[in-house]
Amino acid sequence: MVTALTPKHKHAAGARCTVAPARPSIDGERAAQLAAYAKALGDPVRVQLVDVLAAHPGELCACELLPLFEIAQSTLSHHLKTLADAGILETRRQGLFAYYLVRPQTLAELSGWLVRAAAPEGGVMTAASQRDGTQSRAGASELR
Amino acid sequence: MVTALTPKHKHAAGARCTVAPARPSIDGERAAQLAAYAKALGDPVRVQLVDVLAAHPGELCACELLPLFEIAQSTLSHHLKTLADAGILETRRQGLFAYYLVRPQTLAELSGWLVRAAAPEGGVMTAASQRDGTQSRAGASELR
DNA sequence: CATTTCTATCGACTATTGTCGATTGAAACG
DNA sequence: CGTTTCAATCGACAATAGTCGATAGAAATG
Repeated sequence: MVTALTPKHKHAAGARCTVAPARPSIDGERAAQLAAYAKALGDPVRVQLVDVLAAHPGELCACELLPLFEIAQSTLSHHLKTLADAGILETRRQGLFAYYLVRPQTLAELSGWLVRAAAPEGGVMTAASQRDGTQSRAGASELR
Repeated sequence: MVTALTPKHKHAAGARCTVAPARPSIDGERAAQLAAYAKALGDPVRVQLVDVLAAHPGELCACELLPLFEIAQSTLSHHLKTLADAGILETRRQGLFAYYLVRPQTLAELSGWLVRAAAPEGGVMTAASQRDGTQSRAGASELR
């Protein structure tokens, strides 16, 4: 954990390299949150897990997911836990079976940031890119 | 690197756990691509780097970025390389300075998948969540 | 040409992660 | 109650990733 974000910029006065001074628009805490989401999605198996679960009405049980992948049961369990811990999946236990489902808010939160980051600077704020996901977040102050 | 995705599902016939049979909607290659993007964003410093760069008109040089973080110069260079290797940043060398800028297509590609995954299954395709980022992508063939 | 400045790479170290097999726990079933 | 079945945890291992200091390379500057 580093991320101090105190612009102590002290350039050489001659030879400047960029016009506008850089200023960060999200704080370290929020960056850590987004990074945690992204990290949880940083594995092909987990991407496919989310994809399958998202493509499904409601939920799926782990026993249904296992045969889709050539991985050990313990590995699947681990990946599901990773996703659940990150807040990307929700889990429900019923009898023998463990059901998993996607939490759309989390995905929307990450995609909200991505959409804004991908938007051409100062450009058209579609007002749609504002709506999805972004708003729902806790309360305070990030968006600059 | 597993991901065979051959539904050999052989459930016990009694006691079923889920109604619909699971079927993956993206292939392993695409999953790996998306995971690579996500993995590159799976670090707080890199999230902030992308954020700062995205919030800026055009590009920024590394020397401008360094004072924003409490990390060694070699570490910054490493993070920038990681992002560039993943296709999230583009780099340009001019004289002494190295300039970096965000590649919006890449971010849009990832956010496009996220938006679709976050969309309630079969549900209301807000038409807004479709517009941002998602559509603009290069031309070819990813979108399933 | 010697020096400075910015950037990338190298080498090392530690921490984290992905994977598996084996074990444990819990619930259903006979 | 013993057995089966699904899921989570444990322990181990190899591989990867994040970090730093030191070094090397290149371009500008004096």
